[in-house]
Amino acid sequence: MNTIKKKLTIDDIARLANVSRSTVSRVLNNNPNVNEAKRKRIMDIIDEQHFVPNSMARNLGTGSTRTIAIFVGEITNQYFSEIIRGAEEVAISQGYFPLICLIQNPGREQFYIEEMIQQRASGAIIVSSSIKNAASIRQLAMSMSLVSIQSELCGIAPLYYLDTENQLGIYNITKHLIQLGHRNLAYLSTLPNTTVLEERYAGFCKACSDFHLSFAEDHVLHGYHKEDISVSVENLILSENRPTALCCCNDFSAGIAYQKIRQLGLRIPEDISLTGFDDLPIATIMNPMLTTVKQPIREMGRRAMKLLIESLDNAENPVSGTVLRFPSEVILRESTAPPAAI
Amino acid sequence: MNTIKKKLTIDDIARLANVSRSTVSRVLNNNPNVNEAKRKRIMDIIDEQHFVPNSMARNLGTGSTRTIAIFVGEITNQYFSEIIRGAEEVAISQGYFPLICLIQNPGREQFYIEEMIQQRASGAIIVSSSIKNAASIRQLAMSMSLVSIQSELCGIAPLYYLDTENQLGIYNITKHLIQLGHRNLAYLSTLPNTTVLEERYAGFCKACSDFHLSFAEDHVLHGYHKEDISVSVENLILSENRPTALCCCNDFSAGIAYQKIRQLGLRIPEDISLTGFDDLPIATIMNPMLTTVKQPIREMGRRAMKLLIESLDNAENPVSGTVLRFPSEVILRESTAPPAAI
DNA sequence: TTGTACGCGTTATCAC
DNA sequence: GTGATAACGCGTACAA
Repeated sequence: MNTIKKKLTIDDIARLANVSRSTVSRVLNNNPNVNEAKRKRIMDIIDEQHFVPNSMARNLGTGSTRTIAIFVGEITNQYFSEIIRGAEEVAISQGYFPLICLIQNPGREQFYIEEMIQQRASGAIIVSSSIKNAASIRQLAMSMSLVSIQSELCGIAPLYYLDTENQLGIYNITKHLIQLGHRNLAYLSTLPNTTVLEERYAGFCKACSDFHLSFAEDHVLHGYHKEDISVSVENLILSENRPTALCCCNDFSAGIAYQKIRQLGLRIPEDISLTGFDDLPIATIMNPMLTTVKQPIREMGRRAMKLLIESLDNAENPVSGTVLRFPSEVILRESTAPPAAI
Repeated sequence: MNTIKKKLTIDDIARLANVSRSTVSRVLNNNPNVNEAKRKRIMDIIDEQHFVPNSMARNLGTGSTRTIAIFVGEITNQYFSEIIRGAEEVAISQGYFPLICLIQNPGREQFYIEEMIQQRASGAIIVSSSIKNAASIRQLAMSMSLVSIQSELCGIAPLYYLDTENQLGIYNITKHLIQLGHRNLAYLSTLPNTTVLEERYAGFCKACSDFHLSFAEDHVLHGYHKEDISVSVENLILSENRPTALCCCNDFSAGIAYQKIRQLGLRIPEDISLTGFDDLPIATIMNPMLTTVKQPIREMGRRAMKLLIESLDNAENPVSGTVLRFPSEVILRESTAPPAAI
């Protein structure tokens, strides 16, 4: 019961069925050139013996792994797990196998990149706040097709780059705050300062500028780890010139700000309005529920995988660098309100 | 730049270095029996040509993949992603490669099980609210070593079964509610009704019994999908005999109850106290923050991987069925309070 | 220290 | 239809 069975090979099955290994192979691969009775007999023996072909040997023979690497950052962050969900679902439906690579630090990044090259993955989807190792990613690009979701690849152009209307999304939600009457705004970003984040910040700046608002320099916050962000927010909240609204670059950092604001005894939105970006499930767990910009995260995961596999299956080499923009949409909820009367 | 390089083989390197492929193989595997000058020369050529050995061929030869399957349910649920984090970290540090299998439905379950057998994974960690396909899991058990985290395997005994003090945890948190003065309790469980959930429910029952409390039969809720749970909670809240406290079998369902309670305009904990189990990150995002039972989720992921790899590396066949219990601990936060005076 | 020859389990290419 | 036989890319006894 508990003993691990010795592995059978295709030759064992051939012997039991009194045929050559070629015939068994044909049955295994649904090749029509096999006598029906023989096929049935062989299939029965395969089932009976619980024979399972060795995919390594198979891949070695065919020269293809039908394997897709999915590089993601922190998996406990729902942004990444949503993308995985979307990408995985498409991969499987197309007969590809997803290899999930957790690159929460530069060491892992390099490890998984090398590993995927060794394993001869057919392609890779990369979604990470930042890729650190230029040499590694360059080698990855030489080994397989790449698709990026909101990620910079150290200057390497992927086959496709998927992103959303970052600037417009933040512009609109900032406008919403301004139209509620807020005049003293602050902006919370994370590090490193990628293109995606720059676009969002630009949206904030443009909205302020369009409505003739200025903001203090120390009202623009940055942080990488939860702790840094937390401290920045605390300093902001306790400062003389406390803003009446805080616009965050994503829901993750908005969640951290939310906790800190609560901890300091302030009310959202009465004392300060708060906004995010992503529309993760936690946005509706928060109380008040978070006003945020929704982007089709899972759909981007699906599309990334779909485009990658299409290019793989068509064996054509499309020109790298196609950019796809997905729409973003402001979702009004409870965390924003007019500022308290002064 | 965008062209995928044709793959080099160990023979190409051997030719370029004027040595046999065995020597290159030795260099690749850090075999000391190689002339230093020659080693250096070969390494240079390897770097220069960006040669990367093919791990499929390597595994085929050695007969070992050093690969561990991690079967998990819904990856967007932080319970599962925390376990993955812990397990992944240990796997990599021990030179094993984690293959993450998302078994959100019976079809995927069977697919991934067959796939892992084909890929000749060295072992598997299973963490799922339920395994459906008995035949598949049985075959998996015949193909590799299994470790289970809070999961039933259709009667198959894994090498190790890791779990927490389910009954004691719920007993203690129920006791907490009773000692706050609650006399009208309800319990929210999910489906399917696994051993883990039975133990938790038993803890609830025992606490009630020890304190001479009875509860109405319709105060015990069940649900599988978010929608079912939501409806059950709504019915409970709107019923004549509304409880003053709701004890949930995990944080996930507590989160759903929390949203529904808010939506119905009730206050937590003033109108109803709420408790969970797991202590996921969302427990502190909720407002009020959730009183819950903490279990060492990530640590269980680490231990599961550690035990599995130890048994694999030692090549001994330990007796299956060892059970490890981890402690659980009540974390008092804001979602529980004495019931409102009648 | 180095090279030769074979095996790993499968697919593909031939003949028959 | 079917069956030998040669790849696929590497590790590894074994011999030198």
